[in-house]
Amino acid sequence: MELGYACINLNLKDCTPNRRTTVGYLKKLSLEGQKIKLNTLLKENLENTLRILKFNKAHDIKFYRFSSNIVPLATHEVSDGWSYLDKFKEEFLKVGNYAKENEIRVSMHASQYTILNSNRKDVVKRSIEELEYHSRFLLAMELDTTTKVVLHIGGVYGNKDKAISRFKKNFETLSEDIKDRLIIENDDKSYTATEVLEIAEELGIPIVFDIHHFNCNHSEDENLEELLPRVFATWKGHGKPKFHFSTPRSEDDYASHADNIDPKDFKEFVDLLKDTSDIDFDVMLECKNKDKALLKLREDLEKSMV
DNA sequence: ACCTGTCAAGTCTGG
DNA sequence: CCAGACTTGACAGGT
Repeated sequence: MELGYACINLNLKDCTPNRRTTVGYLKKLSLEGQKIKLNTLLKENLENTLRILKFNKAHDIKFYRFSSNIVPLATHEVSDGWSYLDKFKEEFLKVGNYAKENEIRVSMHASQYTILNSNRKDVVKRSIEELEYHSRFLLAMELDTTTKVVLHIGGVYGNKDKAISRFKKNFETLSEDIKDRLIIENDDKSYTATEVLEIAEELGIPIVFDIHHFNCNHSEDENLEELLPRVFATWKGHGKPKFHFSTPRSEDDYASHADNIDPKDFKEFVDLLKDTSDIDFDVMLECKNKDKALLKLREDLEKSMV
């Protein structure tokens, strides 16, 4: 079992892979100035991403989520005509190769604004464009389709059945590459694990099971003993199964992520996964302290073994 | 060096 | 119909 963290590294100084700019600022610049600004940010984000991978290698961290903001304003109209994939071909490849050579499994997560099942055509169109950006990004790194992209199902719009149908229908319009990469996650408010599982099974794609979201949002008749074997089954042929784990911030603010991971709850969940299946898996930790929380959890677990 | 208002994006709730 | 919450780090400009 391997632990992973998302995007930001707190141990490394001046190493954000998320440098960005605003449309308002860009529009004050000449066309040439805009290009320079975007190129500078992308170059730095790729360099910092590589630094983070090197940190991961040095600390034996084998699982990491790339930021979706490495390419600033990637699908915004201000970036139309900016051929960054050609310009930074080598840099993209360098990052992808480093991950592969050092057996660091990477993934991505489309943002909360990527909503494939929206009842608005323009939102669906932009969401498809955003997903295809993730695909082009990973293809530029020459990472195969076991490098996954996480997506939530989206909104409900007062009719969940229709919203789910729209999700499935719009999924079919995606390119083969992103279809092979997409994994769908149960969320904390709208779509339960059972609902996401049904979609995943029908589309033949994996579900990334989030235990914290399950605790926030589940129906009475759902139980882990029945769900987890089905979760593992969706991963057949898709690489190592991936799970999300986070500790609630507090009783009053249950849905938010805490700074660190509670080792006792974590161990309990992992033991349950190990009881469910012999298949090895990855766990993405979602918490404020990122890599620091991962290293702390590892220490806590080792201590408890003694 | 530090502080503050602002930022591409969607959905949902409550007034 | 509209404002604010959600969640939230980082930028740009000002002090």
